[in-house]
Amino acid sequence: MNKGKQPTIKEIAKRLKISTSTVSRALNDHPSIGLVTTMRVKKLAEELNYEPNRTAIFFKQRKTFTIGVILPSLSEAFFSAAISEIENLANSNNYTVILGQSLDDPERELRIINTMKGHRVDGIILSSAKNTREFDYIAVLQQAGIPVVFFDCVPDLVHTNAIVSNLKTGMHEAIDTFVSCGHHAIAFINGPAHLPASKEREEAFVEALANHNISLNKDYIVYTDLSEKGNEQAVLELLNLSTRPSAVISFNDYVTLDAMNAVRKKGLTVNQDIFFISYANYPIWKYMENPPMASIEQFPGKQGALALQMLFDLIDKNVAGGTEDTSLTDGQRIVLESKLVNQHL
Amino acid sequence: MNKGKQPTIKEIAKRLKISTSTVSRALNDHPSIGLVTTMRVKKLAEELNYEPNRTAIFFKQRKTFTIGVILPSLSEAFFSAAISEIENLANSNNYTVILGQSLDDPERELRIINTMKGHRVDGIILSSAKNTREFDYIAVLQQAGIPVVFFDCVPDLVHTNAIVSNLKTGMHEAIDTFVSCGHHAIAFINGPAHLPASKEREEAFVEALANHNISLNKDYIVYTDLSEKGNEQAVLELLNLSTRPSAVISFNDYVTLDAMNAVRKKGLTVNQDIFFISYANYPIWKYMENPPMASIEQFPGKQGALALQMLFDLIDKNVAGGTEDTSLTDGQRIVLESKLVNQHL
DNA sequence: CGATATTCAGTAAAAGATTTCGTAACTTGC
DNA sequence: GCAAGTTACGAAATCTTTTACTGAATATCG
Repeated sequence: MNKGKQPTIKEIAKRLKISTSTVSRALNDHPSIGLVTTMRVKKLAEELNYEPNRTAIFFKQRKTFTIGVILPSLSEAFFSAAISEIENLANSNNYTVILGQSLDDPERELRIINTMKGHRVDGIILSSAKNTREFDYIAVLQQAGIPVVFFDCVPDLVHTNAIVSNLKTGMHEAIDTFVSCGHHAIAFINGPAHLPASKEREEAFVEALANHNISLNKDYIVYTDLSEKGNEQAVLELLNLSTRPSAVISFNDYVTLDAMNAVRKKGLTVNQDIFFISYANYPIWKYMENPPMASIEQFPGKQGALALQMLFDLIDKNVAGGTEDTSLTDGQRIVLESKLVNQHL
Repeated sequence: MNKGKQPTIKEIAKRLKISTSTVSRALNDHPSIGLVTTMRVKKLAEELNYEPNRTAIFFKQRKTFTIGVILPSLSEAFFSAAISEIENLANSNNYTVILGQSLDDPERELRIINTMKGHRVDGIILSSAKNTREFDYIAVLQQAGIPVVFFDCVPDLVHTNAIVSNLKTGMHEAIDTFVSCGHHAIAFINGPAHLPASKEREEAFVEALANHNISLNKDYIVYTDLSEKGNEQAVLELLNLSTRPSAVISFNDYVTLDAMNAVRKKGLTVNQDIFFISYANYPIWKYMENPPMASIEQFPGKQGALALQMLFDLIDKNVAGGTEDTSLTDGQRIVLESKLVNQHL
C-alpha cells in the first residue's frame, strides 16, 4: 500500500508526473496554476490522504503557529480559567498552545522559556513566578524576535507588554460595601510585601479607608506568605488583637479559605462575628454555606484573552515590520478593572 | 554584530574553517571528532550563544519531543490536577506538552487531534469527550505511528492503551462505610447511562448492596446529565420519594455540590438528614463546613503520571521496533484502584 | 503577421541540522 | 617498508516544503 509512510508532495508529483512546486502551489491555491491541474492535485492528495508535514513548513517558514503559555500553576483556579480561555481562543485562530508551569520556581521558569525558545514559538504569554527577580530573559527573547506578553504577575519594568489588573477599583468597592454595612474595623491580610500586586492592593486599601475618614490602624494590616500556615497565622494575628476587626479583606480567595477555617477553629462564626471579601472570585463560593460577603473578580479568562490578542498583534507587527521594529521594545499595557461581584449574602 | 540572526552550525563551521558535519558531531560529542576540535567548537558555540534550531532537528529526525494532551476541560479540578502532573513529568524528561481542550465536543476533539498529528507529536494522552462515539481516529493515528494512551474517559474498545480507574473498589468501600454507620437507605445519583464510567459505578453499587444483603430499590438509582439543573433534579427525585434515602453516593463531587445546594434549599441539613459520598475528592472539602462524609479518590495526578509513563514506553518501542511492531495495536491497560479517603467527619 | 502580454508550469535554491560514505594522514605490526 | 587498522575530518545527500527565477506555450493587439 503506502508502505506505512505518510505521502509527501513529492509522491503526488511523481504520480502526476508534474513538479513538486506545482503540487505545492496547487495545494495552496496559487493563481499561477491552472484549474485543471489544481483539481487533479487536490483529488489525488485527498485520495492519498496527504497531510502536509508541518515540521517541514515550520522549519522553512520560520513560523510555528505555536504560542507558549507559562503559568505558576495549572491547578490553581485562576490560572486554569485563564489557560482554558487562551487555549480556546488560540485554537480558533489555528494556533497551538504549548504549556509550561513554573511552580513559582524562577529556575524552572527560565528552563521552560529556553525550551520554548528552542521550539521557536511565535510568542509567549507569561505570568511569572512570584519570586522571579531576574528578567534578563526578556532581552534574550526580544533578541530572538519572540514577543512576550505578561499578565497577572507582571514585572515592574517599563518596556514590557502586559495585561494588568487594576486592583484598586475592586478594593474601593469592597471597602465601600463594608462601610455601608456599618463596618469600621476593617483589616487587610496582604500577600508578600515585595509583590507589585501586594503594593497596589495596600495603596488602594489605605486610600479607600481615607476616603471614608477611617483612620488607619497599622495593626489591621498583616501579611502572609500565602502558605496555609502563613494564612492562618495572619488571621490569628488579627483575631488576637484587643479590638479585633469585624471585616477583613484578604489577598485572595485561598487566603480567605484558610482564614475562615482558622476563624471557625477559634469558635467564631463567619458572616456573624467576622466578614470577608477577597480577590479572585473562586467559583466555589456558591456552594459554601458561609461564603465571603463578596468577591473582587479579576476576570482571569478575560485577562488571558486580552493577553493573547495583544500577542497576536505583536506577532503580526513582527512579521510586517523589520527586525528593527520598535513595537517589541515599547511596552504596551492594557488595564482591566477589577470589580466587586457576587454579593453572596 | 550578529545581524539579529541566530547563529547556525554553518556560521561556526565557517569561522573555524571546518565542515558543518564536524561541528554537528563535535556538539553531539561524537567519538570520531578529536578532543581539540570538539573543545574549539564548543567554545565558539558558547561565545556565539549558539542554540540549535529545533525546528530543523524535529524535521530531520522525525521526532519532536512533544506530546499532546487532550482533555475535556482545563478548568475542572480533576483535569487540571492531571495536566499539572503530566506537564511536570514531561518537563523533567525534556518533553514539551502541547495542549488541547475538547470542551466535550467530539468535532473539536477531532480537530485538535488532527492539529497535533500535523505537529508530529510523538504521542498523545487523551481523555476523550463524554459523548465521543466515533473512534476512527485511533486507527488514523496508529497508521501515522503516533501512540495514544487514554485515561479517565476511555473508549470501550479493545486494542487501546489506557489507564483506567477501578471505580468498584471505591464504591464498595463507600457502601461499607455507610452501612457501618447504620445507613440502609442508600441511593445513587449516576451519570449518563451510556458512559462506561456510569455502567461500572452502577454495577459496583448493585454488587455492594448485595454484599450487605440490602435489597435493591430501583427508585434509589437516579441519573443526571451532569448539568447543574440535572444534578438538582436528580437529587430532588430522591428527596421526594415517600421514604427518602439517608445516604447518597453520587457520580462525582460536582454533582454532590449541586445536590447539597438543593438539599439545603429544601430545608434539610447535610450530614444530619442526609449524607453524601462521591467520586473525585475535590480539594475544597477541607474548607466546607459540611463536606461529604468521605470521598472516593481517583488520583488524577497519578493517572496522568501513569499515562505519560505508558506513553513513553510506547514511544520507545515505536522507535526501536519497526513499523510492524504490534505494541501499538495490542492494547495494554493499567488499572488504578479508586480508594475511599478523607473521612471528613 | 510580428511583437507583446498572459498563462501555466518547471528548475533549483533555500531553510539547519544529521548522517552515510569516503578518504587523507597517521599508527601498528611484522 | 608495506599491508592493515585507526583516527579525524569533509563532501554530499537527506528530511519536506516553499519560492524566486526562468521559460514555454498561448492569447492579444496594432
